[in-house]
Amino acid sequence: MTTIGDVAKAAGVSRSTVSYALSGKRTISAETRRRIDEAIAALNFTPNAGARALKTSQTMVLGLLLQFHEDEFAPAMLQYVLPVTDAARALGYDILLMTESDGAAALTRVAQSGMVDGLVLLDVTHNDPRLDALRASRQPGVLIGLPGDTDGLDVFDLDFGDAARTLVDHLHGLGHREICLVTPPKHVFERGGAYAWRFRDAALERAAHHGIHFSAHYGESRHPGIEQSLHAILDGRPGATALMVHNDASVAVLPSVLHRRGVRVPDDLSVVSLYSTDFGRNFLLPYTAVESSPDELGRLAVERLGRRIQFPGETGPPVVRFIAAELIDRGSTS
Amino acid sequence: MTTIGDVAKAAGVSRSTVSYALSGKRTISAETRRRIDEAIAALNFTPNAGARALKTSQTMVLGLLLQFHEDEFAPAMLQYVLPVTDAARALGYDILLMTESDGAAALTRVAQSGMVDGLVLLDVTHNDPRLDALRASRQPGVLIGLPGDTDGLDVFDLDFGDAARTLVDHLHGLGHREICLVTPPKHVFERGGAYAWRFRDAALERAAHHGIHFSAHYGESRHPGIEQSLHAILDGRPGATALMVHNDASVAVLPSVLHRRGVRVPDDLSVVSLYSTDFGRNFLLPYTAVESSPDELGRLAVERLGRRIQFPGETGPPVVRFIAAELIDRGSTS
DNA sequence: CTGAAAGCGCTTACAG
DNA sequence: CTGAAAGCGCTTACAG
Repeated sequence: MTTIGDVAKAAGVSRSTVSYALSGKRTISAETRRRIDEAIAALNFTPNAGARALKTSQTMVLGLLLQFHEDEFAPAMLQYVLPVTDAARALGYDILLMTESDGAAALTRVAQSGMVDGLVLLDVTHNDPRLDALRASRQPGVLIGLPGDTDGLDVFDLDFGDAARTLVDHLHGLGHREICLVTPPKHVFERGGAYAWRFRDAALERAAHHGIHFSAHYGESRHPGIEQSLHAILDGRPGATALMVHNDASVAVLPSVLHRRGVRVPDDLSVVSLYSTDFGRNFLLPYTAVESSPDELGRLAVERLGRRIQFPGETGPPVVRFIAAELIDRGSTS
Repeated sequence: MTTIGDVAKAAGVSRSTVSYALSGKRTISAETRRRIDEAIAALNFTPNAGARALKTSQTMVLGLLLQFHEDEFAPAMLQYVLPVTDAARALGYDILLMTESDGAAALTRVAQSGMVDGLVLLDVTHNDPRLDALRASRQPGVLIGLPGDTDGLDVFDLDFGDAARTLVDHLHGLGHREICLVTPPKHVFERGGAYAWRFRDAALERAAHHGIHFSAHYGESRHPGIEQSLHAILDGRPGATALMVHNDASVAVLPSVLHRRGVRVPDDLSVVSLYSTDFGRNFLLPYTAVESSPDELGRLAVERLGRRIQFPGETGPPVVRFIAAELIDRGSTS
């Protein structure tokens, strides 16, 4: 392994001068700089990240905590990983990926041992057990997803209430008076997936305000329940003229379910949903929907985290920031 | 931050004794051990990973390199990430995730700076530019996916030739004499996705051997080409009694396409494919298929890498290991 | 503009 | 069974 000492020797200068040349933290004469650059190139030198981290107490690594729930639709998760990774690299950080089922333990292990400068939590639930671990760690963290207690935490999430109201208003404006909502599965509510009830409750309230007949039904997320539940919901509400789907697994199979039933969109039924453009592209979804904005959420969260790390005192109090709902009309309503 | 020195002071012993108590590398008296354990618990001490890495030259981190191709079906990638992460944790390693488009540069950066003990490359192509970087790095690496030149590398992959022959034999045994194959998109071939032609060429050869009318067609991976290409293929071969699909995006939409055409499986058409059980579950795929085994591939690759890291001299020459094809009959053929 | 020295938090020969 | 000391590869006050 070539070290800064090898470079110093080859260039005929001290190790500190090489270090300063690398960091640019003091002026170096042109001649010295040339010799150092040559030596670095000749020896193919890269500073050791561990030694640097030990000295500076900065690892330039962020921890990313995923949670894989048995009952969850996996493809929906990857959409957040890529934007987070990209945004981190743009700030000079690498990503340490943790997928252990005991997320709190993973967080504590990695934070305590000083492997990361900050933490990004995905798929946050209402009563997320990782939050106490995060509050106890000396590294800052950001959440993507709203927990019940946001005390002391930076939180980024879609405004699910706004999303629900936007969709209800859209359908109401088109004259719909009986609407069905397919929600996430029951166990998502039970384990504290707050986005599920934030969306549902806001939709219910808005529909009541408009005097719309509105009914919410649990969807499924696992084969073969997904299709069965959709059929049952549609069978049970023959008078509904519009369907709202807030369930990734359900909306992914909806085209095939509707085809099987001979239902044409939007002639026989208007359909609206909530998903990302990328997700829709992967599953060929043609529905008017609120954009779930994983790219923007990931980027905002990481940029905030970067500021917290680099300017600890100056970043201000924790923020809870909601992305406003943006409706993308794909012509699936009438 | 609490250090090993704080623990030593609290326990009234030297730092080296604490270190040995932690590592178990020498015997410690019961009384001393008790005092050390108490101090560690009281101070909530965890050794600093960076300092340990600097001293031992072991980071206990593996780099995982993904590649996201514009034209690729993203959900297929995540299936490999989880098994790799799980297998790594089981061996005590964490995972540094790299998703940069310039994978060779990312590999070199992370390897040269000593951030990882080893590297896992996913989505390897025939002429993968990351391989030279890997060969030049001092850390060992494993590939999931077969490159053109395996010299010096440990490689794990599905036996795509075996898979193709298994499927052709299966259909031939059922009496099929005209078969269509949907391959990955043309650009996958062009960029060197060897699995694409390994599967196709083996299928062609085996079909010829059986005297089967066999035609291979490029599928698509992006909306709306996926469905269109399937329709075109089926329109062009009305005499085909069986369809082989080696294309994640195509097989994901196949149920809906066949429904639209009023084609019943297996009564009107037999269908076979190649995907993982997990993938099939997410997309509700009912087809008889060869299992693509991402779990096993990920686990085998990481375990091999772990041995290379821990027993550099004793692991033997590089291996190229193919997982045999296993047919899972889901009743989509007759 | 540059160098010698201390120190980040560990591990491990060396010595007793 | 335990301790004092050296050293991993850096960065950064301190000094000139």
